[in-house]
Amino acid sequence: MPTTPSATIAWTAWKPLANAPRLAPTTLTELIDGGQAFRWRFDPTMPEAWLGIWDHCIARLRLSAKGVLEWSAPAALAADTGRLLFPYLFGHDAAALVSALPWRSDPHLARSIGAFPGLTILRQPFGETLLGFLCSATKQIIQIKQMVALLATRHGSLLVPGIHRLPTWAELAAVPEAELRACLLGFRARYIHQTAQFLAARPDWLEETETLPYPAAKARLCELPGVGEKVADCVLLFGAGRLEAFPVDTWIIKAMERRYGLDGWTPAQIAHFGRVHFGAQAGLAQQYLFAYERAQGRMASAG
DNA sequence: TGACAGGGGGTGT
DNA sequence: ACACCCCCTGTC
Repeated sequence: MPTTPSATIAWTAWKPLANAPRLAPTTLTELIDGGQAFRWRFDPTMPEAWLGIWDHCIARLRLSAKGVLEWSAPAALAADTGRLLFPYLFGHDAAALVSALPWRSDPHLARSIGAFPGLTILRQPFGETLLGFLCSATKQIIQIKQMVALLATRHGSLLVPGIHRLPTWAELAAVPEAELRACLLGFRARYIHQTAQFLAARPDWLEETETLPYPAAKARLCELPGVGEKVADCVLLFGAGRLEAFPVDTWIIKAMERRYGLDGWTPAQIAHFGRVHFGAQAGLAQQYLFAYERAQGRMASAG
């Protein structure tokens, strides 16, 4: 049996994450492994702990018996990881943002929030959020995670023994499409290859896009091959802190049909309804509805 | 055990 | 509307 990577790493001692809200295990799972990010998994050496990678950071997370969120990092990365972990997880204050959502007059929203108290929107790096969601078309989370893991292992630089970061867009520009295809990307390989070429020719394009107002940023992202409205909204919501972005995927379409009576509406119409009904934090509302609908789906399929 | 449909958090034509 | 890729899952 091969040595699991995390076993050979010198980890810092577990300590509470300062100022972190108390979270139920279901909320923590939904936050880091519910479709916003694709690089969190249970640590193979520690089944009760999550292991996640973003940017050049690596962290393990676990909840104490009392619900306190604790973290640990490879000693070599502990300084940066410790500084960046809180803004990554809790850069958006869910308690404050939720109070601005119309749950008082929307029973289904209230029910969804009540099922995942404390759930918020991650603040992920822009470029790697784009990469993750270019992989996402017609794929389930588990398959997206597999593609992203292969991209990291084969084309991303080594952070600590056995753990690679995601490749940068500059690094991806040097990877032949056939090698991307070998990372189980299917037709997404061409999108990622072409996007990498596009970005390589425009060094400041991504950075500029991230700073534009939401409508302009979304329009720019939609210029990229493989990026339509849904992917652009996910990138802006999870990777640029634009809480007005309201991604409409098949789960949200189902939810809005079932819970809000929007049968027959197009995705664009549903997105418009979402922004009008939920307001400036529509993206956060979307995340609660999404989590609730998926949980209902799991319960239904479990019998 | 092994083959075989069916479908998957979308985009582009 | 339908093709695009192809892995995964559930079936037989």
